[in-house]
Amino acid sequence: MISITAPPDGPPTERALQQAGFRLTRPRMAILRILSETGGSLTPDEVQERAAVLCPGIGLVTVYRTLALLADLGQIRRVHEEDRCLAYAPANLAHGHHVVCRNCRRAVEFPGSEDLGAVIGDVARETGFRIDDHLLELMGICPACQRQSDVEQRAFTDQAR
Amino acid sequence: MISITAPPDGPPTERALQQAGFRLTRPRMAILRILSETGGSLTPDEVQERAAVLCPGIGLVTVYRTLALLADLGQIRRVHEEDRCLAYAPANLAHGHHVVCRNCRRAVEFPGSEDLGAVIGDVARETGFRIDDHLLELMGICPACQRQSDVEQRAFTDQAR
DNA sequence: GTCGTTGCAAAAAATTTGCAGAAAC
DNA sequence: GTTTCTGCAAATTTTTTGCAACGAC
Repeated sequence: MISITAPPDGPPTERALQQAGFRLTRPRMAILRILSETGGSLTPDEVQERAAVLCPGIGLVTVYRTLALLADLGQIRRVHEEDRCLAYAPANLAHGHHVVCRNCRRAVEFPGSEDLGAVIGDVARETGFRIDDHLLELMGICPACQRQSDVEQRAFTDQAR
Repeated sequence: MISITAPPDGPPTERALQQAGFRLTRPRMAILRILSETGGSLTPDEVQERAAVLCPGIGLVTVYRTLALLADLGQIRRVHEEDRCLAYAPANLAHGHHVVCRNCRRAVEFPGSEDLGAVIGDVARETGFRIDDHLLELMGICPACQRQSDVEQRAFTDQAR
């Protein structure tokens, strides 16, 4: 746990690392690049695979360490899925959450809202907990995958005739 | 994934297993008992340790399998914490979530609310996702731990005098 | 008696640690 | 030149699988 810089409003950047006093290395730049460009959430394994294109020979260990660092700096966010545990998605919003497509894993951010604040306030009042953090993720099917499944559905129906 | 029975309204029960056509065995009864009685969230490891009192020699493998089964039946709920990945808490409410104490891991359930529905509706509208599931967990300090830390705080202050 | 379940041993995955060499600054 | 990082090898930890024996129904 480090959290020196404030979380970003904007995509994960190299500046954030430097401002926090960390060195800007080839592996880190590669990982940052991969995460900024992904539209989805990536596991450490997937990050390594993709980052290797930009930084050949990058080690899985470095990926783990860098992901932990970036997450602590608030540049990326840990994403928990029902079973697959722990992938990472870029954090563009300081107080954001992700909707994740259960088909293609595309992740779209949305901002924390007043309604959520209301939920938290209610729970705090009713349970007596002092609530200081929350984890919200929505899961579903993204527009692109919806269209695709419509197409498949139609093909299936046609075939059945 | 199984989901034969409807999720419960009430604590995890042996009936739920039988109604779904599963056998009621000693290990399963032990695990059910442990989870019904815990006020917190437990990892598979912790479940084994505690269940072993009621069912000596119970295997970790059985614990894993039973937890997965009970979660699919909706009797218990998977709890994701920021780093500690995958513990389980009893599910008394069909559509509930948990507030988890970051100090003692006590977990208290609260029902899904309209406000949350509003959040989901907004996101669906704005992103085009078809949202069919969500993960919400609140984290903080429970009343008991708050008091305890107040006491420690006071002791510390007294000492400083 | 049948068939679902269990526990074991072992395999497979996922994650962490120690350390010498490489490379930012 | 210093100090931080990196990659490797190896250790740990977590979870899954195959299978013979067991026990619920």
